[in-house]
Amino acid sequence: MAPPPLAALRQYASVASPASLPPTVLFGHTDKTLTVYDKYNKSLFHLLVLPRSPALGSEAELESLQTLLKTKDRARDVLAALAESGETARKQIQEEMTERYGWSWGVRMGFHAVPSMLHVHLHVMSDDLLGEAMKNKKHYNSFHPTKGFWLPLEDVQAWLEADDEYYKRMSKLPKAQYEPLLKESLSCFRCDKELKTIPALKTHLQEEWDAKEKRELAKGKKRKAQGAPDGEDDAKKAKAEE
DNA sequence: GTTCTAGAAC
DNA sequence: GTTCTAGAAC
Repeated sequence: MAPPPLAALRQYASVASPASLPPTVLFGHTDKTLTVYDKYNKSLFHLLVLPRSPALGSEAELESLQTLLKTKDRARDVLAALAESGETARKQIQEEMTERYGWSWGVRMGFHAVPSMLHVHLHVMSDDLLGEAMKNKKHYNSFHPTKGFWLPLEDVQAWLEADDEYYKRMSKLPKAQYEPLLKESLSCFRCDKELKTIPALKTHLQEEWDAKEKRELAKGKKRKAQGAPDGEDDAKKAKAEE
């Protein structure tokens, strides 16, 4: 087995002309950010938004969320750029959901407290956790929305502004505190049910999602029957029910 | 981050 | 006997 491609994201983030990247890698880019497909998707839709170097900082400054947070002003700027591109990606994902599935569901944005690849990357992913590459407890717990290993973008932004003390603590994000979370027992992020194995969890998540899809599609039909226009407000309504 | 696989768990 | 996890990767 080849060594892990720890620096793959850094290479993408430092490329001078993103358009030269293969379409299997590149989702989109701006002067400041580059959005790529996560090669091993843990949800049905899973993208990564990277701050470009040198536009938003040196490779060292952008190595991780931890190094980024050492400089408050830079962190604020980089997070804002990631948020903006993340929002663009979210909209595109939700359009694709409607095309492909006939309805759209939540898309969340956040970071891992302890990253395993070089270069800070914002995950933009649909909230189903039904991706092909979701294979073990570590994967699942790292993306569980409330366990603590997953850091929502808006939380990180709020902490940064809250007070200097919190910002100092954040720039450490100690492994010792976060890594044990990955070994905790498996529980459904929707209904809290405990599952003993990964296959059982996956079956359960699929059932929850199938049921949700059925409700959403039924709602869509009802709206249509009432003569209401579909599309625009579907995403908002779906989100409010999450 | 993944793949592979020994042996634990059932 | 089969499923599943979890640690090694020279």
